[in-house]
Amino acid sequence: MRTEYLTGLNPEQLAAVTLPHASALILAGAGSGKTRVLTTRIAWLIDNNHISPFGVMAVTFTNKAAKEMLTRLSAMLPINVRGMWIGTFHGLCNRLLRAHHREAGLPSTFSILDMQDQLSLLKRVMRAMNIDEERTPPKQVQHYINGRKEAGMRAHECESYDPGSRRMTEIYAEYDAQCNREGVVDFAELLLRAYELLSRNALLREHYQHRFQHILVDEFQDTNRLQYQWLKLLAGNGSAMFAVGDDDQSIYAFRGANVGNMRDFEREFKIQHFIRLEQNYRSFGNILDAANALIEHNDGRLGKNLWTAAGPGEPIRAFEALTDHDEAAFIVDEVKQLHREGTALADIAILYRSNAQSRLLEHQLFANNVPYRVYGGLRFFERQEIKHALAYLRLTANRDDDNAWLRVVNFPARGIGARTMETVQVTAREAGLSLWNASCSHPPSGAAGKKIGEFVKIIETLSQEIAPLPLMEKIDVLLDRSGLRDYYRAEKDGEDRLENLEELLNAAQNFMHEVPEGGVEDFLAHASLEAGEHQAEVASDALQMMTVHAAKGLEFNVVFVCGLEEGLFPHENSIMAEDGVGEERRLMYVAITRARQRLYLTLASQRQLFGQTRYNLPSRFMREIPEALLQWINKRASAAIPTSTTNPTFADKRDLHGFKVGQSVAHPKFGSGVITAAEGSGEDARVQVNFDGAGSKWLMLSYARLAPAAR
DNA sequence: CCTCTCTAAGGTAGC
DNA sequence: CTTAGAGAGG
Repeated sequence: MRTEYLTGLNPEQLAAVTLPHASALILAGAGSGKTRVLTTRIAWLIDNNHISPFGVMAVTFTNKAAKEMLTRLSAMLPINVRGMWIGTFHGLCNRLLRAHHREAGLPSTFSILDMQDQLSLLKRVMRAMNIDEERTPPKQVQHYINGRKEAGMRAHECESYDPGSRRMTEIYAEYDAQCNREGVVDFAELLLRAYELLSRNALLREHYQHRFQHILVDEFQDTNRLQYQWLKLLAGNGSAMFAVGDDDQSIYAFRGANVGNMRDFEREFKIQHFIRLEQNYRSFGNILDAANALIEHNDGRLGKNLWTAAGPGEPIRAFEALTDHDEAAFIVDEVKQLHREGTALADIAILYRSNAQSRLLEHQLFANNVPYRVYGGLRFFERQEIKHALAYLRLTANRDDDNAWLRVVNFPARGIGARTMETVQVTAREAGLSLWNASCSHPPSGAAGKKIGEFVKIIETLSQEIAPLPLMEKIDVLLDRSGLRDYYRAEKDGEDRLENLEELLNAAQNFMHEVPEGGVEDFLAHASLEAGEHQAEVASDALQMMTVHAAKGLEFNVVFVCGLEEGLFPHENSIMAEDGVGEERRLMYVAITRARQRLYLTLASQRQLFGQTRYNLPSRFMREIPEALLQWINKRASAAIPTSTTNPTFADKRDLHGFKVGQSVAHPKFGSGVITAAEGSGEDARVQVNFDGAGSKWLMLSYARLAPAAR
């Protein structure tokens, strides 16, 4: 028996790892060794408790976390971890649905839509239904559909009392019908289908319930309703569920996460084993004290207090700048100083609440020759050229994938215009066929029909030609026969895109290596489920910049949290929302706990946002951190700040004919409204008025007969 | 069919 | 201030 992996665990960690066969809730604070506990628990179950590797299922949210678990596990145990059910919710559901596609009512070749694909399919459905996209924004419908699916509801189960929600439900039904015709599933559908499959099919359900004696869940606070129900179904009555999470780090309510699942779990599973991991191995005491004090301001917590054996460390540095510009200058100065003193840039992170804040910082860093890396932006499999290439592959695998058809039917251009596509779409709709089948059996007449015929020929020849080839060669040939390679070769800025296409071949080869038995569908699913790295590597030692959300799970020696102002952090949109500020506070908690040694909190009293100067108050979160932990270093400010050119009273001095922003007004035609913005002065003065009935309009004050109104 | 211009909107984001 | 997406014109 091997137990060396148990050494070094603290008593709570050890207790969690060696729990008996019963469901347990592990409240794992930031930096408390959560991943280690999870993987060691699995190792211990297999090695000391004689559980088969196939009797364990472990679920994570990100591929990164799943991969990390697999890597650590294979380092601990001499077993082949491939084939174990360790993966993301979506990855495991995909696996389940591939294995039982018939029972789930799906073609074996079903493809997976990402958010973009989902939206474009939805737009098509809405256009076919003649729905006004102004009145019913597709994005909103998409949100509605995903929300319903995550609540476990199909269209016919959705109640609707008014025409608006009835329309939503109708679109939902139509959208699902179209997905079924095309043999495609969106992300939420993967989960819902898998849930329905198990709940309707007793044999299958019992099989998996019996098989997975242990179910381990990472980031439990991030699970949504459907994920929780799915886990509950799989656990049945006999399995032990080991749920690891931190309610204080729940920052994804906006995408459906339900922290309440932790309490429900505790109650519904009659949890006897509730373990808190509060010892932190990451940060110094002052940082943890700040985090603890801040999060105390939230209600309804499960309760937890982080501590460290490492001592208090440095005080938290706080800096209030006059302008966002000065704030950025301060940060860059400090970064340069730290770098001179020997801190690697890669160990320093700048965290911000929203992406819009990165621009100014980048500008300043660039001007000062500080290499940096911004997380976020397009990911590999989301790139246009990659999507095009994969659309060809999709079409060879699943002819009914209309998204794929539409994406490549005229790319590269083959003289098939919007007109022709529309004709085919109408025929397809009327005959209930996919675009591919309509192209084959009911091609348009005349020249358009000939062009469509040529496209059909291209795909058919391509399919035949690549059928016997291994995955990588399939794609290689496809790039030539589709004309994609030639297209990007001819394109003036096509070099990067060509390189990415070659990178796609590498990705395919890696996939073949990792999943030797995998087919085209598996590779396509992989591409949908794992969109890849956010950005190509740049300089080796670069400052890290990202949103606080993106920083979750990461840690850095030095962390700057910037823009600590009311309206920005907490974000103004959150203030009205139910538990909105609570979630922002948790976000701040996550930000603080990223720092190992040194933490900077910065803010600016005035800031350019969307071209307008805004005057913000310091964030309430600054006040919620005990003053004794903060070291204000504003002296630098006076030296760093050039006299500001912005006069706070400037906006009020403009001649706006006596009107001002925020005022209620009345218009003879548009009715009543509120002035939301102004520009120009005197004769040129224009104001933007958000009318109660007529929406937002820009009006010239010298022409519009605008009158002040009482509210 | 492509390119240009205009407008609108701009929180956070994994699979 | 940006940028993405939609509509108009060459």
